[in-house]
Amino acid sequence: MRELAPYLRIKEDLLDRVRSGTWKPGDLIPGEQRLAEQFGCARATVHRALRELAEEGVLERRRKAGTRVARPTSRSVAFDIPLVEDEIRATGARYHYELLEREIAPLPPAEAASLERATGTPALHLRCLHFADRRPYQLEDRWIDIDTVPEAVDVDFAAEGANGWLVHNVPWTDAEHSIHADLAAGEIARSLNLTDGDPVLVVERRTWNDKGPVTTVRFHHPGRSHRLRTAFVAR
Amino acid sequence: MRELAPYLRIKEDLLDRVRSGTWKPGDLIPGEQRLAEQFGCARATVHRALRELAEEGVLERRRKAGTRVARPTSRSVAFDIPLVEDEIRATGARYHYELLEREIAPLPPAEAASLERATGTPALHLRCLHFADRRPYQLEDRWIDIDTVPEAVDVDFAAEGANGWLVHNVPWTDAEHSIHADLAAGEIARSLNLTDGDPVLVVERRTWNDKGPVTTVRFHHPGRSHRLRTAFVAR
DNA sequence: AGACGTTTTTTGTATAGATAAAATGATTGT
DNA sequence: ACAATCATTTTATCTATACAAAAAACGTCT
Repeated sequence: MRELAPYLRIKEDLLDRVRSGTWKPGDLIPGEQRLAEQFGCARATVHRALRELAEEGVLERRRKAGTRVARPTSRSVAFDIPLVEDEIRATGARYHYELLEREIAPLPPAEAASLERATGTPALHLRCLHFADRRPYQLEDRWIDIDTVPEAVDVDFAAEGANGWLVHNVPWTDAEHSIHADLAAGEIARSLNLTDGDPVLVVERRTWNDKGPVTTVRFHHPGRSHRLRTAFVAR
Repeated sequence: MRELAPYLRIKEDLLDRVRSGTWKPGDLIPGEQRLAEQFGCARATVHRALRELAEEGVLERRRKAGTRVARPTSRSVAFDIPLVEDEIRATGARYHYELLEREIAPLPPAEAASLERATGTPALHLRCLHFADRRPYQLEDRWIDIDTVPEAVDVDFAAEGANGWLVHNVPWTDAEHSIHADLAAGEIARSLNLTDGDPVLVVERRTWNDKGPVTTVRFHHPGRSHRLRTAFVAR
């Protein structure tokens, strides 16, 4: 495309009319046929522009009822939660990883619930520490379901981190995240080089496969220094 | 569609081949022409399925080089950050809002930087407290740019919250979010009914318009009780 | 070997025409 | 007044064909 594909120019044009308030939320806008005539293009071209704007939440379309400007409502916000090593290297810092513990152990109640297994079911338990330029960056406490991922038992996670290994070898189809703030205490504080009572940002994640639950992890970050940032905004 | 549109069935079919490992990350998959013959449909139909899968991050496409299965990497995770009132009412709790302070004041350095204005530029400053069933749920500290949003000066935010008013009256086109953990102290602690040293989850947001910076906000949540959860996973 | 066009393949988009599905609004029957 | 039925409008998708753009592959010349 020398400049911009027609359907993209049309998208921009329509979006401008919404943004500028020419078309207000709730307004009915002309049909595809009519717009195609106005833009001097095929209906399919207008259709694509309208369809994408609807997917992006700018418009609402219903057969027979036509296309309306969507009423603005809350939008979802997407955060990138990349591999720690990539995240750290992206800042220019040197990445370094340490495996603190690796055991097959019975699932504690909370983790069992998270993986939807009975408490006490054996699972692979890993505790790792990720460093940026020798300073502790993230503490990882992970349980891997050895029923869904039996291969994991044969991997010693001394070299590659569990996260990287899982991402590359056991792609998940579904995930659930939860974020909250807590206070550092005991071993978590010591590992992260914090004192008891310092704030920590806790990210919890559990993932599934078509085969079953894959893993449940808790990431701890030093609270004040670490920030999760948005990549972009959707919906 | 009585059952499922052909392009959707094709999408499913292709996705299954990726998920099942028939096609592995990095593999070159057949071209559009070939797939169209195999599926017995037009190239455009296959094209749409492939295009959408590429948008979703499952495939990678390049002209002349063909289509490959994407190497799994981190995906972005989308959090819904809805209006507090909706969020609270969704849990079944009674929502209640209190305006603590409303003033036109000179921008402090941090907020000025965030809005890309000079320190000391007058702006509308609001401090509000949101309650769920009479318990403090969120403390909101907001600065609104009165150059971009002059109408805001005439609104007393006694009834409707600033967030709701802005969402409904000043749609933004771009936003940036940041999340971190901190410790409650002083007035923040008192407002949220916490003691100094309790953990708080801090969400910062700044939004823009085509006209300029709209607002910068800091939301404080009681740390241990509040959780941000994923709505869905994308890319 | 290496630099530089040229060819060719593959995806990307546009078009016109056709048919399907959904939902509204009107009509009909009770 | 109400329910069921039907026609009509509007979006949704598919097809076949054409051309454009990107990038790899090839070949030529130095």
